[in-house]
Amino acid sequence: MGVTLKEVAALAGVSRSAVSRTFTPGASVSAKTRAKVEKAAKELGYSPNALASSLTTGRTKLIGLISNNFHNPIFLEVFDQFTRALQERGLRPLIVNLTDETEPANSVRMLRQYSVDAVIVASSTLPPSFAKAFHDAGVPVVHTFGRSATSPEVHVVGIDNVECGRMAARELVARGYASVGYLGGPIDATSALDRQRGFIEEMANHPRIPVSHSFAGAYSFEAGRAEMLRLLAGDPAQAYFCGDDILSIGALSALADHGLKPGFDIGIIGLNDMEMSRWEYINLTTIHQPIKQIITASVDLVEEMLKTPDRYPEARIFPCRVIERGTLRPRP
Amino acid sequence: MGVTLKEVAALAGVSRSAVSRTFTPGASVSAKTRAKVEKAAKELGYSPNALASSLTTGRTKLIGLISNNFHNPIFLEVFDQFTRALQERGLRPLIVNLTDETEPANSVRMLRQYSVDAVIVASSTLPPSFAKAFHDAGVPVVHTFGRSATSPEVHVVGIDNVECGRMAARELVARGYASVGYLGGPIDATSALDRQRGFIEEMANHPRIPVSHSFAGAYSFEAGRAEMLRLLAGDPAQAYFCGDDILSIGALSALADHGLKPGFDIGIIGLNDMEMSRWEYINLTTIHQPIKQIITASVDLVEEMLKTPDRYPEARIFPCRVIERGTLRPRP
DNA sequence: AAATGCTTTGCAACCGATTGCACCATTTTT
DNA sequence: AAAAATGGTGCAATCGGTTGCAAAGCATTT
Repeated sequence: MGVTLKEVAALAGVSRSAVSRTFTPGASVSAKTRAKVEKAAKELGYSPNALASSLTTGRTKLIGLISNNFHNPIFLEVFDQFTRALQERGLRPLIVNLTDETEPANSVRMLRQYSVDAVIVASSTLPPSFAKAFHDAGVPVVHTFGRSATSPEVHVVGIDNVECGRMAARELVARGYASVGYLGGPIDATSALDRQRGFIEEMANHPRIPVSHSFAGAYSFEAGRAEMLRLLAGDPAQAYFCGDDILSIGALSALADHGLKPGFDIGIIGLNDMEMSRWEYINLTTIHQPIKQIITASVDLVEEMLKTPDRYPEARIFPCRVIERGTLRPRP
Repeated sequence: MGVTLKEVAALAGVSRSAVSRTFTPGASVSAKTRAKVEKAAKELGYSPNALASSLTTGRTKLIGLISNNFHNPIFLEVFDQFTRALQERGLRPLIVNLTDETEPANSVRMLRQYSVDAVIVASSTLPPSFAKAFHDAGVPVVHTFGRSATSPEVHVVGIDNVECGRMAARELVARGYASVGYLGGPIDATSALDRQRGFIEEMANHPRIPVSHSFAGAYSFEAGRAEMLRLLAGDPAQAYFCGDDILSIGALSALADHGLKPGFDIGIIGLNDMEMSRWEYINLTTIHQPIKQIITASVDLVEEMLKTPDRYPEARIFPCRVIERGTLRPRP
């Protein structure tokens, strides 16, 4: 079906090596043969088979992109950025959609079958051990949105979730709320736990303000809504830090059910600052996570690992900041 | 780095052929050698190199998945479904994010370099010629969300956009709106044009009702909002058929700016029925597009083309239906 | 004119698998 | 018991490239 190197060599009247070298940057070919080869190649519509060459070079330029968050709208932005950043650098994303399974073995085997050059684990809910499994199998790996503290063995890019928890707490305190709550993501997600920890730590400085905690079943609209409905059925706090914008939006929907006005009756602050949070309907006060920088840094790291496979692991942590919108009462 | 067939053969004390056959379903191996090979393979942690085998078999099980709609939330559902459906069948999605370019040449070349077995073009805005370019290059292709009528040369899966236009028109007429408008997607998108055509055709049966038309710059929130703001600055119709839920939501946001209540002051009907349209904030009356069925059918077609490459092209069209929510006034 | 060095080129082995063919060992048939 | 059919195995060629090595080409130096 495809045109092969051999056919080009025959038409150009040179050896196969010459053709190969013409398409290998930095190889030694004279201008004359290069011209002959290029002419023949164009004539036949030849383009080299990346997979065949990977056999000898050991490089496929395929990058495994693993995620399990296909229900959080933020991931549309994440995929957009990742696929662009990778293809700008001549790399190709091979997507793995982890639905329920958290056992890395299958993914590791599959991605090794396709000889991916590296793997990006893009998830704030998978445990560090998941990313580490790739490392142990000899596959370079970057854990994007991963936990920084406890993952010394793989590269991590993301934010300081503990600090975000503190930041949210400070913000709620500054607005004068007399009772606050944390509504986090799934209880087994490191991000949910770290954000909680920071929240608790900071609130410890204000012992007069009661603090409550709960966890939604997933980072999803429905889970956020369900959890907030449950809270409203009891004795809710005056303001909540929701561990993710999508949880916040679910929570806002629950408030609406009860005729409560966010910002007036109950305060909500989210985390992510996704596109939808800006929409007038929603107008969510939230902590901005610099997605673009995180993803660029992740792909940078991937590229560097391709050069230096046993690079010393490192964490790249980006600061977040509060985006003021309409779901918290103004500072006094 | 990886364990190879040769090493397994050596350890098991058999030929390389024997190992290969053990991992090839349907090949002839005795139970005894199979056992020896499997033992050795497990011991070494061997799994076959899919890319190397693709050299001789001509099959990579890689499927190119091309899209340019990374800003429409519906595509999160689309990607989720596609990646799952493909991996359930042992196929691997290789994503191409078409940002601005609509020239297929680059994508064709790139995907041929990776010897994808087939390509799925998932877009309602790319022209039929885009998908056809793959067909012409000898790459099996399915155009999901493509235009059925004018694409006899490639497989198309989707909905009847003209009929959806009619359906929307009938719905608005049935509610007794005295003036109606179409707010479509980009004017060069076949889906936007087809939906408009159906809308016009149906409204021709009701000459007393004035009909207006306009097109947003993209299938995006911002474009829908901007276009509706423009319309509101003039003399708006009583109800609009928006060519996509995300446009509808943008339009709803524009209504909110003007203090207009959807369903009361101005009617809106969308198309897609994406997850967000169900949210209480939004509660959008819309035409349901059966995404899941469309994607399953697309992947089915891909699989069938792998068996029969020069399969006669076919269109698989799924019916849509109106989902009643809160943005149209009730039927009298 | 011969010696030297550098660049260019082709040969041939190799990457990790698959597969047609021939051969061998069984088992079945006569 | 011999012949035929069957199933299993290994050899070696092949897929589409890359690359170390040695030979060839060419220009420069002495």
